[in-house]
Amino acid sequence: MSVRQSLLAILDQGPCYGYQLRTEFDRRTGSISSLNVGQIYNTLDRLERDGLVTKDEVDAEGHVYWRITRAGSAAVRDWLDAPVARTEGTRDELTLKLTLAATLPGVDIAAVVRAQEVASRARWDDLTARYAQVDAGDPASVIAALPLSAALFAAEGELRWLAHVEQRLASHPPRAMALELSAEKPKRGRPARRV
Amino acid sequence: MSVRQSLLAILDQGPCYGYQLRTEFDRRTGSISSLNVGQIYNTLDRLERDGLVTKDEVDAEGHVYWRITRAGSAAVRDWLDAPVARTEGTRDELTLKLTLAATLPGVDIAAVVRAQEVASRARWDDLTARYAQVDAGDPASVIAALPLSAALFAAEGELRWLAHVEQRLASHPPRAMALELSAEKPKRGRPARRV
DNA sequence: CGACACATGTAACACGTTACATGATTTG
DNA sequence: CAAATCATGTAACGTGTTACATGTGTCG
Repeated sequence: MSVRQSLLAILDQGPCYGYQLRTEFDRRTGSISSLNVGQIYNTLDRLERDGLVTKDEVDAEGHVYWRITRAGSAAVRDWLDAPVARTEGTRDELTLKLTLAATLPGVDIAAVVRAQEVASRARWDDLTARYAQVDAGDPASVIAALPLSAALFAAEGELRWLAHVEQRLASHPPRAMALELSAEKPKRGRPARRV
Repeated sequence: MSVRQSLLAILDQGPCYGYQLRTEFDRRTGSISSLNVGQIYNTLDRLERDGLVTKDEVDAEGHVYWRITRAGSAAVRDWLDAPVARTEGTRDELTLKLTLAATLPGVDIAAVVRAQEVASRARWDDLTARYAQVDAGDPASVIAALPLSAALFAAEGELRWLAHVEQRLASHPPRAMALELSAEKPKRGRPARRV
């Protein structure tokens, strides 16, 4: 959803042609997350399908311009006005992995956590070093480094969480869950109400 | 990728039928992130396509069992052995939104950040309250609450990041970027090399 | 009987991503 | 000329997600 919204927000500044959108996107978000060109045209088609943009004229140089619609502008306003909601069932891979792994017989969950800590720590180190080189006095640099700092703070949170998990699991070692055999359960149909 | 891997990891414990996989998944990861049943059969087909599971026999009650293959077990081992890699171009929605918004003329980026802080703070409060009610002495509860604590630590990181961003942007206010007019750029073809 | 849980499956869709085809234009 | 960039687009695929159809068996 974010690429889509980003392109739309750029188009809200004025009509653009596809390749230009890519340039603008990269320029604004830093080349870190460079978009594949094909995705632009893809996304534009989908935005058009949803009535948020329209295909405009082709200029003398053959550029195919796209223009945002009223509905599109409204969508941008909504996007900017409303905070990003972190949904409950966010299905973060690491969270799911550790939660599940903690229930699996034959898995040394503590080892999994420690291995993750090593990797996350290495990443944190790398991000920290790179972020330290950002010129905090240059507004453009500060903006360009936002994704970097976001990754850094996220890594920090991840490390804190891992330490917390390690501690909790250590003080109260989890018992792995075996598969529930279907023999233990009622065959089919509505089960007896638990008392 | 995480749902897929999770189901595979459960199947590594022994053959299961579709509905059972859902039960096991919910039981192990907490009903927070309850899976839609349809997705199970979907994912199983895809796993079979990739040679990681095979359709097994149907038992007397009509349950269609699935069995993991050698390749599947190997994939599970790899998954558990390797830490989760946070890729660089992670395209987090909030990160992308703020980065982009900071470059858009007509957008009060400070207001956007503040609104997000309010929302994130509210979420943090909620998560904190709920996590406080978890019985840290019960191993099963601790595991079941892992997604909750993960969300909590992530929210904490988000708040820290937002505070950091607010401060940086305040001390060095960003200059919004206008669209680059194509008139200012070379027409088509390879551009002149920048000196 | 009706509601509900158990159980399997299909079909469509969302967004993101990549590979590929095609061609114009300019620089070296 | 060759290579690189500018530029548009198509086609396919990946996972996640949901809606729907269909049926069985049990409990109240």
